[in-house]
Amino acid sequence: MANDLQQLKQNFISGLSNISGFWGFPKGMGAIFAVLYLSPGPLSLDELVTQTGLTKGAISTNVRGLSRLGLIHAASQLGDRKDYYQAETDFYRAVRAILQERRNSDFDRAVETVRLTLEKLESDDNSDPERAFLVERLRALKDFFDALDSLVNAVTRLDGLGLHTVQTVLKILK
Amino acid sequence: MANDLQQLKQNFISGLSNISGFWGFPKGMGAIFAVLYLSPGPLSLDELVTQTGLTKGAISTNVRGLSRLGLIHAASQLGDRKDYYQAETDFYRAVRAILQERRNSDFDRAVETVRLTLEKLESDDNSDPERAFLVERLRALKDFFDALDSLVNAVTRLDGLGLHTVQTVLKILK
DNA sequence: TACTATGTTTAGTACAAACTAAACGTTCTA
DNA sequence: TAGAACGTTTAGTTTGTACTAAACATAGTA
Repeated sequence: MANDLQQLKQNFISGLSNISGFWGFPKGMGAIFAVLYLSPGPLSLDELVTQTGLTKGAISTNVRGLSRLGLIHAASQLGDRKDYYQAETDFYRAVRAILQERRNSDFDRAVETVRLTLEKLESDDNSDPERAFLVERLRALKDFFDALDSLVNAVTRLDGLGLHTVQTVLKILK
Repeated sequence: MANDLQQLKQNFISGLSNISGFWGFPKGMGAIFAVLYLSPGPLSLDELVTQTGLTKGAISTNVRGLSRLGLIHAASQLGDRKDYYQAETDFYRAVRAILQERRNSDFDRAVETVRLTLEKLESDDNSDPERAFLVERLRALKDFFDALDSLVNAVTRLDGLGLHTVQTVLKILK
C-alpha cells in the first residue's frame, strides 16, 4: 500500500529523469525536481541526497541550475542553517524562464551571425549570380528565425493567460 | 572576393553546426545541412566529404538522420549511381516533421507513464491525504502536458499557413 | 571475371559532460 | 576556540556519443 505509493513515486522520478535528459538537461535535474514536486513540503539538501541517491556535490550543482531556471525555489527557514528547496508549480512561468535563459546562448549568437552576414551581403552589389543565390537563401532563413523569435517573445509575454489560451486560439485557426 | 564568399560560407557552416549541437543533434548534421542549403544544386556524398571535412562514414550516417527528419532529400539522378542530396527549404515543413518524429520518443513514453499513473491513482480511493496530494500534483502536470500536446498538434496541422500566422495572432493577443 | 566506383557497417578513439569522493571554507554551537 | 554541521569546490572516474579509419557489400564496367 504505502509500498505501492513509493513504487509510483520512483517510477515518476525515473521518468522525469529521462525527460530531462531528452531535452538536454542533466538527468539529475529531472530527478531532483521530481522529488521536490512530489513532496508536500520543502526539502533539505540531505533529504534530496537520500531520496535521489545522488551525492551532495551533484545535488549542489544541479540545484543551482534548477534555481537559475526558476524550476525550484530556495526557502531558507529562520533559525535553521540548512537550505530548503521546493518545486515551482506554475509550469507556464517555468517555461517562460527557460525560454529567456536560452536567449543569451550559442543559438542566438549564431542567429545573430546570420543576420550580420546577410546585411553585409545585401549592402554590397550582387550582380554575381552566386552571391545573389546566397542572399536569397540567407534571407529565407532569417525570415524563419524572425518568425520563431516573435513566437518565443509572444509566449514569454503571456503573463496571466496560460498556454491553454494559445491552444484555444490555434484550435480556432483550423 | 570569391575568397570573401568562401569565408562567409565557412562562417555559416560552423554557426549552423553549433546550433545543431545546441538542440541536441550531432554537429555534423548542422554542417551537412549548411553546405547543402548554400548549394544551388544537389551534392553527392563525396562532395559533402570535401566541403565538410567529415569522413564518408560520418556523412553516411548523418545524411540518413537528416533524411529521416525531412531536412534534406535524396535526389538520385538517372544513369548515375551516385546519391545526390539537397536541402529542404520549407522550414515550416521541416519543423512539423521534427515534431512528429519526436512523438514516439522517450519523452512521450514518459508522459504516457504519468497519465497511466494518474488514472490508476484516481480510480482508487484517496482518503489517504498523501495520496490525495500526489493526485493533485500529477493532475496539474498532466494538464500542462495536455496543453503542450495540443499546441504541438496545432502547429503540426498548420499546413498552408506558416508560423508567421501564429506570430501575428499572438501579437494581437497582447 | 577482375576491377572500379559507391555507400554502409564496424571496431576503435577522442572528447565532453555528469557524476563520485573527498578536501575545503564557513558559520554556528558548546 | 575546538568541534560539528552544511554547502561548495575540485580532482578524478565513468559514461555516452560522435567521429575516424578501414573493412565490407553491392553493383556497374572493362
